[in-house]
Amino acid sequence: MKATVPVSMASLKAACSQCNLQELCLPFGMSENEIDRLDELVGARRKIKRQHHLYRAGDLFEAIYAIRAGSFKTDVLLEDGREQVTGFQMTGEIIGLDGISTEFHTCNAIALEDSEVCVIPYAKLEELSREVEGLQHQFHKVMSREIVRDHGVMMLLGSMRAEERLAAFLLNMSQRFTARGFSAAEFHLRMTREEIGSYLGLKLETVSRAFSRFQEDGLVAVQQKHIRILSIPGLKKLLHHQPAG
Amino acid sequence: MKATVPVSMASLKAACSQCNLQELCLPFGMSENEIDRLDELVGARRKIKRQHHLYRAGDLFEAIYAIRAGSFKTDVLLEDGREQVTGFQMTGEIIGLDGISTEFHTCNAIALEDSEVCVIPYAKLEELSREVEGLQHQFHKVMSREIVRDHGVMMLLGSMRAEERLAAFLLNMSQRFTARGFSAAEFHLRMTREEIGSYLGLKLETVSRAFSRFQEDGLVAVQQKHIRILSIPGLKKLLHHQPAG
DNA sequence: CGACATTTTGAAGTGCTTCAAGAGATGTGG
DNA sequence: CCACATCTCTTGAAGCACTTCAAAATGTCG
Repeated sequence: MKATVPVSMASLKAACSQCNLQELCLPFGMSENEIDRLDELVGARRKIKRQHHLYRAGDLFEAIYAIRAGSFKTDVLLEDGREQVTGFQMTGEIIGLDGISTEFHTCNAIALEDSEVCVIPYAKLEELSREVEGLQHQFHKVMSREIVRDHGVMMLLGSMRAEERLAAFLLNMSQRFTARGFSAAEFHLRMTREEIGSYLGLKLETVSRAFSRFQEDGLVAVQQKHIRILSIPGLKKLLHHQPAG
Repeated sequence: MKATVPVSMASLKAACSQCNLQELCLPFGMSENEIDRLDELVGARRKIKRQHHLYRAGDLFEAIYAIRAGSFKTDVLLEDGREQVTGFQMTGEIIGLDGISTEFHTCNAIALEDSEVCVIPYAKLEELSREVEGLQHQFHKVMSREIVRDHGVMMLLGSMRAEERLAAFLLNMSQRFTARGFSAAEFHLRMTREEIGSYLGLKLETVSRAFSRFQEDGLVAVQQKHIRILSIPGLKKLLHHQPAG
């Protein structure tokens, strides 16, 4: 028998070079050599149980996180208790970028299911991205993509009607599941109607009614959180037609 | 007489080290030495006439811009013609970050008045920020701040009522004018009611009515685009009270 | 000054919310 | 494994905030 180093699951070192999420995550577009250097950067993995916080608004910002397994929501709370969900994050996506601006997190990140993240200490990331051009470039793209995504949400919240918003949401989920090798048509939503509603600027009843309407129209088959899209073109048509035009 | 190099206004070289907007712009928080190095980076200034585009969605991304004078709006257009204004930008603010993600701009930037920007070639920015730690750090903060700002807009669009949105908008403008050394209470809006409405997810008539309501309630004195805030606490109170609570 | 864009205000319409009740799913402890 | 409590989702009916349509007032610019 060979000597083995004791390993605890909780502190298992992450290794980008061995990770099957490379295509979706920070390493995307980097050379093999560059990805090897990422392994110096990424710290331990951390498990987060369903409904638990990865970080909270007000927490000191020290690291960003790559989602290794599971999914999260991020939200902002108003003093009077109103919640705005600002995003849903899936495997390979980077979470925590809001903290860079003030060195404190400005939103909450909550696991929608038992999940696991790779911890990327931010000071180390800045240091390494001064040396590794591909890392720098990729990190900037990740941040910019977040800005572009946010603009899309603003469009949705500011200019679309309820059913358009839900159609856009479903198409977006479908596309992200596809990118992860899952079915584009059939998937399981991890969030409640209320969370979808908060994200879309609607009440949960409105979300539920829109789902029912889509079902009546033969666009999707809905069974609670299980969604089967029957007509992707049908959903897309909803987006491109002005309702009162 | 000394020999002088001919200088055209249009291509006048920008110099961060001499600029009075340092406190608001990219150089904020950088050391004097670091700011001197920024002068290598920042290219020519560019003048943009009122209503003209700084860039358009689909344009190749080559540079980000620091607003030297004037102001801009950014917007996204839907295929059916609907417009969503995603932000209003003032002096010292950085515009164009959306382009990093795909190497093409994803929104339009339009001058609200005759304006001037400093052109910051992006390739050079990445290069220099690998050498100048303060620049790297500051640039990341600028991007993160944009993400945090966008989350605020989502909260506004998704969870607030018309008058709350307008109050939040006015307080935000007031705070930004203050940071620029102008009055917190009295300022001139450069955008139309329709543009404010698009930004806030409201129709222009609703914006106009909310202004009238604020005027009736003695919170602001409105004369077209000229705004005088009579009670900043009064506007703040509108934000923190749940309407149906 | 005259043409045009912008803003204000009123009145009617509508899409989403609120309130309410019941059905269905999920989890826990005995 | 079932019973019970809890959470989630659906659906109906009434209410209301914002939109739409319309017209007049005001401001802006060539």
